[in-house]
Parts: sequence; structure tokens; C-alpha cells
Amino acid sequence: MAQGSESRPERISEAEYAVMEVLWEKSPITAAEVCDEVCNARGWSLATVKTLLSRLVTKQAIAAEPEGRRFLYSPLIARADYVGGESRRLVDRLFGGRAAPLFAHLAEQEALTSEDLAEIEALLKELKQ
Amino acid sequence: MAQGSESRPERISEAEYAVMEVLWEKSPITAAEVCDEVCNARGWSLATVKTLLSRLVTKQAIAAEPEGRRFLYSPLIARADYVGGESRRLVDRLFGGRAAPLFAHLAEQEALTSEDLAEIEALLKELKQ
DNA sequence: TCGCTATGACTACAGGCGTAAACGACAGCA
DNA sequence: TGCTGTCGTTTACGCCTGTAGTCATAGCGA
Repeated sequence: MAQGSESRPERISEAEYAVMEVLWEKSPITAAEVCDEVCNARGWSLATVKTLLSRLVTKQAIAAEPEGRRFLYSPLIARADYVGGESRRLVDRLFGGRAAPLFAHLAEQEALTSEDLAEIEALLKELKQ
Repeated sequence: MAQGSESRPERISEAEYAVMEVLWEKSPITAAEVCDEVCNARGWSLATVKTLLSRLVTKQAIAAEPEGRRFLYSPLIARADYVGGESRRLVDRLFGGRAAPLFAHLAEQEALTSEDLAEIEALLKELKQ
């Protein structure tokens, strides 16, 4: 890890993640626009979204650029990075870093569609060459 | 929602999970024995372990059976259930329930050892018949 | 120019978590 | 029989999270 001190990705909570998803979908956007996307779905008020945005700014997960008298928010961390990090965390924590057991679990739970299987198979083929 | 009230698996926090791991490894055991296993590794005092055990009992994740004047604790939920649930949560939250993208991510991050690949391949073969 | 309105900052508060000390009961030893 | 050490229980407390209200303010329309 070493030098990555100020880039430390402070943990993003679940509510915050919902906001991030909107920004990843479309950015830069205003707080009101974010609210349009999630307030209904989650039963939030605009105030809640603003708080979450502030916290994300503090955590350096997003940037706020002044536009007139309001802000336009954009993600600072890539979706792939976050998702990758979380996946890794889970695999490390629950499966000792090994991906195969995770896969076995999903298979056991029948959480894998035949589509999934086909895609994974294709990926495997790709990885092997 | 309705009826599923008492079977609701209350969320287990990360610290609690560390305790669960000990119980899954060996049970029933006493609080002191749990402490032997984790206090050093996590820098906890016995008191902390006791608190976590109580909370787990409240959450009905473990059972406390009186033995003399102390308790022997045992897991009430299976490791596989917990692990499976958490995996599912992650896949749902981050990948819309699809396992293939998770797999793709792990592959991209080179989080897959060749061993993993072999195992997954074997599993795939099994699943296909 | 003056009040309305949209906007971010600040404040709030309850609940969960991490960590632990204090307390009270009790069993065993002296 | 009284002390002491061992248990589980209770209480504590600060931080993070979810959720939201209030405040000051800067423009915009009248």
C-alpha cells in the first residue's frame, strides 16, 4: 500500500453509494438533479441528498464545482475502483482472498443464471490464452 | 414483509463477525476461550468480547447455554448461510444481482489465481451437466 | 429596489457499532 | 464463614450513519 495516504478511499456508506450511482450515471449534476433520481425511490428529502453529497465531498469521493450559486457534483473515484474494492474486501473477509469459494457459494445458492454461466465460461476462455 | 419477523437475520457487524468465526471454528466455548482466539489479534479486552457475545445473543445469531456459572456459546446460524447472504447482498447491490460482472471484475483485478481459475472451471463443468 | 425562492452550510438527533469499565452474584479456598 | 477471583449484565461514551430541519444568502422577477 505505502504511499497512497491522501488517496485513502474513506468508506462509502450504503446511502452514499446510492448517490454515487447517480453521479456515475450522469455527471456533473446538481443536488436537485440527484434528488430527482433517488428521492422517490428511497423516500428521501432533498436535504438528505445534500447531506450525503457534503459527506461525499468531505470523503473526497466526489468533487463540487461551483456553477453560478450552486454546485455541480462529479465523481472522483471510478465506479470500477469502488466496485472492485468492495468485491475484494468481501472475498478477503469471507473467503480468505480466494475467489473460487465465492463462486462455489453463488453456484450452490443457484444465484447463477445460465446466462451468467455462459459469460463466465467465455471469460475463462479469454483468460486462459 | 409480514410474517417473517422472528427469522429475520439481524445484520452482523464486522467485529461481531470476528467472534462468529471463532464459534464456527469451535463450539460450544466460553467467553474466555473466544477471547483467547481473538483478543490478541484485534487488540481487544475480554470485556469487549463479552459485549459482542451479548449482542450476538440478542440478535439470535448465537445461543448461550449455561454450564455451571458461566455460558457456553454456540452459533445458531450456519457459516454458509451468513457467507451466502453477504455474497448475495454484494452481488445484488453492486452488480444488479448478476454474478458474471463480479467475476469479470475479479478477473480484471487479477484477483484470480490460476488455482481459482481451475477450480471455477471444474465447477462450471459440473454445473453444466 | 425589495421580497421570494433556491441553495449550500450548519445543526440535530436517534440508532448502531467499537470498546471498555463498573457492578453484582456466586463459587471455591483459606 | 469471609475474601477473592471469575462470570455475565449494565452502563458508558464517542464515532459513524441515516434522515432531516433551519439559517444565511445570492439572485431573479416584479
